[in-house]
Amino acid sequence: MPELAPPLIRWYRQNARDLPWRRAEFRARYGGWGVLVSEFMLQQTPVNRVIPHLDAWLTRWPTPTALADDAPAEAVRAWSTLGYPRRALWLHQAAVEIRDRHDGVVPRDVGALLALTGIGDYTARAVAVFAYGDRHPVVDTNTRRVLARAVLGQAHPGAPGRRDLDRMSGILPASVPDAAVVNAAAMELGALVCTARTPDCDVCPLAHMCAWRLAGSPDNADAPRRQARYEGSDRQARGAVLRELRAAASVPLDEVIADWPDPAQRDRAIDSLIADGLAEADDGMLRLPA
DNA sequence: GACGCGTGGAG
DNA sequence: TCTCCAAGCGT
Repeated sequence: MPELAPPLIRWYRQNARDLPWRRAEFRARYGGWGVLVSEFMLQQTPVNRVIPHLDAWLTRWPTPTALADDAPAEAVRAWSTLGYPRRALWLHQAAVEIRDRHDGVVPRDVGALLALTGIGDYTARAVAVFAYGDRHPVVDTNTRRVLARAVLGQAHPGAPGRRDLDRMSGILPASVPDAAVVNAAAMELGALVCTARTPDCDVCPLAHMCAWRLAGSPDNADAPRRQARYEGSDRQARGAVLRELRAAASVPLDEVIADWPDPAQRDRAIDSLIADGLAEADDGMLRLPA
């Protein structure tokens, strides 16, 4: 199989989106912290919804210490409707850890990054590579799909695993800056061209060497795991509770989503939010964590 | 390893 | 309308 890196690099130089965290001014102003915050927000939330919140967040909390010195409740409020509010809590906790263990500087070492709350294989390497320019494999869902198709000849990637990191390492060029570009390019290609539903193979720089394409674009069995139904779910109830808590300093416990159709589910939602640290109850009131 | 976890835009 | 899905993580 021919090398994937050269066409990826050429394509990226021509087609990369002008996103805030890729601009020199952004790096100069916010450094690793800006990249870290953007990566937290981008975990499962589309780029277009992240951009305005990222700007507001970094203006308010331009350093990890600034966030760490503020209350978790403020982080959850500022998270607004980005979704998965546990990420706001984790980001705040990571800021505390950075302040207390790393002198307020986002670490560069992947092991140190992995030790921070809310940071896993993807985010740790994304920060090391995109903020600090080091050479590591960065593997997200886009990259996994590109590799599944181009290298393995499968329509959908299988379950995530260590093999993904090894596979990505296998296509990284020796040059450190080029390796960073290939990481970004694989993600960008997956986001813009080699998409989950309707890939645009006509404009794909890898089409001529794509194992999946060359095999006739077969559909493989292991399609990605389907999301549970949202309507009527506990998640929906949690979302409704949190929406109320964000809007007020505190809410009387018995008034929290009082007209929710399923009272047992309402109680379950409140209890689980407390268990997650996203809410606190005292004196008959419910509020975001102080 | 599979599951639970928000929200809103696109097709 | 409804289904799919979007730069994951912790358990």
